[in-house]
Amino acid sequence: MPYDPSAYPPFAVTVDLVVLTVRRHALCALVVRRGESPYEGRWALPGGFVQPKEGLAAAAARELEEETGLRVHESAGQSGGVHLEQLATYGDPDRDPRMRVVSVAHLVLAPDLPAPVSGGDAQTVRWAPVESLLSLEQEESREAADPALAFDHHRILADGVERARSKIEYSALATAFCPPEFTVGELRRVYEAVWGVALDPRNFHRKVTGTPGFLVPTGGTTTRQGGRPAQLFRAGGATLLNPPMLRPEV
Amino acid sequence: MPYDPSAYPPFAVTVDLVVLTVRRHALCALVVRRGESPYEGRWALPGGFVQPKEGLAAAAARELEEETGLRVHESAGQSGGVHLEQLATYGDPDRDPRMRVVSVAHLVLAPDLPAPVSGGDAQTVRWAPVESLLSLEQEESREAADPALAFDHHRILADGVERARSKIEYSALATAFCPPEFTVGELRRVYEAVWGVALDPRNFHRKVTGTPGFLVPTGGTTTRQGGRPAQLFRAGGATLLNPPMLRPEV
DNA sequence: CCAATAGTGTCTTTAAGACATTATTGA
DNA sequence: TCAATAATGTCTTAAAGACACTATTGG
Repeated sequence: MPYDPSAYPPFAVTVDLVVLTVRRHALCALVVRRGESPYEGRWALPGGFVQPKEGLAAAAARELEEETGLRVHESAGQSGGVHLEQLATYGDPDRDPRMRVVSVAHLVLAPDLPAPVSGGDAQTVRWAPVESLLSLEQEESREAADPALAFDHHRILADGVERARSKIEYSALATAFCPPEFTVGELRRVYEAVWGVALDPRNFHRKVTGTPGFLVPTGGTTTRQGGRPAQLFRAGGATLLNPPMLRPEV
Repeated sequence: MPYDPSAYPPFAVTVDLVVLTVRRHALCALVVRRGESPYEGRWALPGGFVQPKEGLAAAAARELEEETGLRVHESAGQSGGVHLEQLATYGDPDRDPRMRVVSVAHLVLAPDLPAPVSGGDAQTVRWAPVESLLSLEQEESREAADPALAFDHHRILADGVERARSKIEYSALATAFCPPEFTVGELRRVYEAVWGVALDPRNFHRKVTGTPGFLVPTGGTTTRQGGRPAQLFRAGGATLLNPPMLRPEV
């Protein structure tokens, strides 16, 4: 590639990850504690540099596996599979005090992990409820006990959460938060945790089982929620929901 | 910034623009003819390098003004104002044969320009119907009279068009294609051109005038479309439409 | 027995889609 | 006059939301 390298300004390109899951009825994001300056000791989104011969999505998948051990499904929209998509790119000239860094943020939706995050130190990697992560900075509580996220990661996280909230309306992505087999009630609790609202179990059941291609019954049942045994489902082939699941009005 | 510059791989960062407008009942995109290798003589999306101390949106706005003379409204969602938003980022290692280039694509929606594109040579900058730009490559007609777009710009254009098609469903962005004052019929023809479908004028009128905050009557009327004089409107303050305008089923 | 969750049905309201009709201009 | 477009109204159907009721487990 004989092309004048001085003719263009040099940038560093990174990927940052908004990794979301639902744990104990709450939407949680993966954060890592920074061990070096700047923002030493602060929580930040996982991420890292894109390698010279590596695509953006590949870099995001590699960082995800390095931080969490999670493997991304190649074919998108599979039941129980981890979902990864590009979110947005953040390139403010002052977003990193060290140098000019353009970060391509990615959104990851994963089912709740039975084991703690593998491949990471529990002291430096953890799941945190997005509500607490986002509310801290809104109150400008820079002096509070738990300080704000590093860099512009508050905005990136907010954008990722809003993307997830809106995408489960018209796509089948909510199943990415569920294990391979799940009940209608478990799926409803995913919607309730992501949206932060209570949904009518009866109307939800009617809607979700009436949307073609959304859910496929596996034949099995489970009582892991207590009460009457519930049918087990897996995600159907549909990626777009018609009619969509609509969030209750504000 | 004393930070080891050799510790990270160098990238070039560019912005590419998908500039859309509606002309003569057709959705059109701005393309420029390349004057140099690679892809010399091919049509491509306008774009260029991000400057060292320039934000991504600022770079997109600058390139837009350089290529077309269009100025972006600062406050988004204004009537008659040009709309600019980030679309997606394309960073395949092989997308540019000269070097590693990551391009942050932006989407621009503009009203039809009475004057031809200013600041550009008519031989090298033109509006082209997106249908013809997109259909060419689908047929793998590399040997056809009008060759395919340069680089991965076919995919970028397709993504931008799909973004515009879906966004006018649930947002008031369709007014960005209209002059500051417009009639319901003109707005309907925008929807018809972007979606490529025919809409019922009566139901459209009822929906669009019944959606709160979408349209504000200015009091004036016009007969520029022929027939009975039509009320003139400007865009209301609403950015999100509730209920949304839904595309007819496929 | 009771508590808890699953699943089905019914009613009301809202909105989409099909289509009739009247209104107001220019040629 | 007619052709063209604007604007309003009516009817049918689909779907959302509220809520009653029955079903099936564990304790």
